[in-house]
Amino acid sequence: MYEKLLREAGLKITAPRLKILAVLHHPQKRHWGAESIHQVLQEQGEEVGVATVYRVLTQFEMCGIVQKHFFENDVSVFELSSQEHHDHLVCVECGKVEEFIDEVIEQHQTKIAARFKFKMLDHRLVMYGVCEACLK
Amino acid sequence: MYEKLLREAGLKITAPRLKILAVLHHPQKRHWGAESIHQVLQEQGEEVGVATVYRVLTQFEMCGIVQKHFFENDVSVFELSSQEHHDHLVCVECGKVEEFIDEVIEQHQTKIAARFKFKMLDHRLVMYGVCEACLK
DNA sequence: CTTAATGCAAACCGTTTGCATAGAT
DNA sequence: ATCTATGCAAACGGTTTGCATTAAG
Repeated sequence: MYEKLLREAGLKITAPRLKILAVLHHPQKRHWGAESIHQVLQEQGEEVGVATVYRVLTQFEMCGIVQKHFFENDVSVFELSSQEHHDHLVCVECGKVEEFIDEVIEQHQTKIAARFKFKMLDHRLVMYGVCEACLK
Repeated sequence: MYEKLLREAGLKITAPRLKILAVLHHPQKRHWGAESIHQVLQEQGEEVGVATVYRVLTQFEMCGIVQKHFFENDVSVFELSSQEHHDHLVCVECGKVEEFIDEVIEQHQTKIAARFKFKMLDHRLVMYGVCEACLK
């Protein structure tokens, strides 16, 4: 129920926000560019302006509903936040994104931050490669 | 000697390219946005157009002289390639960038790629935090 | 009724491109 | 002499903003 999510974030419940959440919640695709969300909504005949999509995504990011990534391509992509931290594997051929969690790497990062006396806030590990399907 | 570097890359030796290499070779700052390189050159009274800076950086990237990064901010930054792979620690307050190498993490990444049957081409680990100086 | 959210179009800004000129080999 | 590199200004594309309108609480 998206209403609850919005209410808890202190955001009003509006049609555009619900529609955008529905797109982000797509079962097969977790990572979305703002532009593609807008496109999908248009194809569904929904009337949501690009500006609204960007504004809503920014708000969502600020209240932690989504996370924003810059996968070395100059388009930002968003994904619904999940409780546990995870990293990404991006296929440079087809753009597919896989997620994974590795505790050993997580812990090592903490050590490194300590070594540099950094107060770590966040971290991103992205591996670029060619996925099994594209290798053929 | 930058001339050798360019010659080996098959690029003609031109004033703009040498000037840009000189900026990138700055002793204190390894990471540069195209715009800032252009700005520094202008302050030095050098006549190099922005377009040239971008073109040259792209060529440099293609022949491996520099590496391009997108540190979750929508400006790309470039650094002279170093022989060994390294990762980054970025201070979100002052923008300072530290570099580090961690073999354990490197090896784990290889394992993960194998688990997903990805042919790994490249990877980026960036940690965001607040540096010692900014913590005060 | 009050205030925040939306759509539209125009503005922005980092980056790219077309084209005529200058420069490297 | 040939062909690439450069500067300029105009184009581009993703993202943001101003403003009048609409809708949520």
